[in-house]
Amino acid sequence: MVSKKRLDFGFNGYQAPVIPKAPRSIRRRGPRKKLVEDNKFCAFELLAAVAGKLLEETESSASSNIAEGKFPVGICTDEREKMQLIDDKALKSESFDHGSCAESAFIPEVSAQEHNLLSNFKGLRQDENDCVAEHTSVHESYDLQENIDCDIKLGICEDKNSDGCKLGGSVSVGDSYDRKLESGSENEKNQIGYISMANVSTVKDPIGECVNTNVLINSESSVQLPVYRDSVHGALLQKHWNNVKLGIRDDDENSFGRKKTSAKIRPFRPQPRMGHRRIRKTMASKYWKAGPRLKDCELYNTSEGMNTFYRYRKSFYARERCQRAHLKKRKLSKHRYDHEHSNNSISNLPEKGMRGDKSSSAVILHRASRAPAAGKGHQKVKDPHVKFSIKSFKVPELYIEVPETATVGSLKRTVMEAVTAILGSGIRVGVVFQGKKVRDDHRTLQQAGISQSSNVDNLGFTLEPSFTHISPSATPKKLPVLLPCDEDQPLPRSPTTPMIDSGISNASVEPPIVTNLDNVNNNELISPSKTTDDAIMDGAGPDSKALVPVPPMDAEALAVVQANPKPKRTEISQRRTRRPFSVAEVEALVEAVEKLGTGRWRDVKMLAFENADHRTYVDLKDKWKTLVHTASISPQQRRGEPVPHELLDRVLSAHSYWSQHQSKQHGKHHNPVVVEPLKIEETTLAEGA
DNA sequence: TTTAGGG
DNA sequence: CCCTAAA
Repeated sequence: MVSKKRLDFGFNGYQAPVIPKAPRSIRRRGPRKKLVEDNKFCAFELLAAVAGKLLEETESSASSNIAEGKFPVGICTDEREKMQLIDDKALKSESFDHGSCAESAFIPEVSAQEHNLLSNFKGLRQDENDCVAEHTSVHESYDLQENIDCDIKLGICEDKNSDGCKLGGSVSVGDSYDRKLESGSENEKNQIGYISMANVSTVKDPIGECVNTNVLINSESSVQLPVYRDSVHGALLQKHWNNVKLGIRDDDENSFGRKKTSAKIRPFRPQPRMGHRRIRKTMASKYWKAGPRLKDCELYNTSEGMNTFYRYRKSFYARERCQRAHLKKRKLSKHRYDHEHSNNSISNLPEKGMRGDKSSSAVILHRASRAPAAGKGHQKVKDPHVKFSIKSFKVPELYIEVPETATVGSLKRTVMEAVTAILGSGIRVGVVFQGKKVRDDHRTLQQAGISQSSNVDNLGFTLEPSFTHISPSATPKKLPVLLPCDEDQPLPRSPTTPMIDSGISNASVEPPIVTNLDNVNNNELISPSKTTDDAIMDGAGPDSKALVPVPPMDAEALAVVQANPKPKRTEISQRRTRRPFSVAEVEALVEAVEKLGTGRWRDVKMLAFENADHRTYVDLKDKWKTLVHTASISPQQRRGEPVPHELLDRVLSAHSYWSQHQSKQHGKHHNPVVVEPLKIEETTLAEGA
């Protein structure tokens, strides 16, 4: 009683950091894997985008080559390969889902769409078809890329023959039909382009349907919820955020009194396949080993940084569960999840700066300075350049709701989550010129009337969330071979997995990444440049490599790359976040054990940790185990938060005492509960080792 | 579900 | 902390 009270008090003050304590039962469920995969998918996009951008910069000079259709096939093929990876994943996850979730509804639909799409492109070469089709499946990346690229490209390519801007070195729909164009008429080209786009949107639909009710969807024309969004969007958004709120509430340790209810929620997910266990274990171990090295990380445990992340993630879980439960809109969840991850990953990219801006800091783009590339800068040199100085981005309005009793900290986190959610879900940049949104990405700045002379103040950029990521499922065909089972293949990828899973890498932007990389490499894992995923990183075809040296970024990007695509079957199974026992907890534990003895952890838990949902009786048992050990070693060998001698002494005493006075059921005498509790005073610290 | 232990 | 065999 006493102990409990005391403990409670302590805990309240402690305000346990919010870390998802995802119950194993939930965590363990397989589906997560899928999410991760998608996550990878997303990461691809992002990476591709970033890489593309880089390429572009480097490539601006070489862009002419691209324009000339220099590596059509190359690109296509390359891209196809990449896509296949994605597709593969997609397939896997799809089928996976099929298994247990009755949400496969879209699949057929999507397939159909796909067919249409393909049929529309009959005229094109097969490989082109593939390209296009695949692109479709990942159209989001285009969007993303476009947003990033157009900015620059438009200016650069302005005077190019093709009215469409080449999108960096990365493959894109544009490439597909642009090439076509080259051998066809302008008209034809446009048509193709049109078709392409149409299909893209068509394909999107399925998902849209799925997601719509929940989240704000971007249907190309309706997306901008930012400042310019309409009420409808607002509603959607709001809804979305409500979810967020729910998630938070649902998870989080702040709600100690909550009991395990939330933890009981069972996601509708397929059971993990055999073999995961093993894998997971392995990964866990590795991760664990890496753990100590993540000192910096540890700090986050109690700091906002880490917590935010976890919390964020958790909220996603929650939302996900919620959505699934109520809407079974798996797609959405998945995407969200992906986004979340990709977001985290991407945050490690050099582009960080840009991302940061989203949160409304100031950014400055000097297109002019980057446009002209060394050497063959032909006509570009003459192009007037427009300089943009983006002081800040307009951030989409966020609807946040928290109880009055929420702490400021939690409010911050909530906001953070909201922001992160948007960022993570894929941000799109919107251009608003003279109060109007400029949608046509293919228009040149000139055409849009944006010039240095024009009042720059009339130009604005907005950040638009795009929850539209198309589901990989949209692309059927492709390597259907390695279906689901593939997930059980631990082999090469496992090593990286832990990192990803650990969430640590994602959690904190800096140290972890580096660490991860090291670890990964040490694990002889990937040599960055070899990763299949790297291919994607390389962006467009073969040349890209040559074009893009990018040293620092590589490292970072790499980290990301590995973190995502690699572990196809990554199981999100996260190891519970480490939560060192505080002295107060130790004290409570000691007191409880003194009273109840060892072997009755369940009771100990109920007595002293009733409200600490994150402490299971197993945890307590383990802790006691370590405490006993700690107490028996020299203080110099101890690590972590030092436990007062007094407590350690009591630990030894209690341990010793209960060793003799079996407290266990079958124990000799008395009824368990009545066994006289250890009297600290009487049993001296005699036997201390 | 709990215990008890090994990893 | 995780994982499990047993109970």
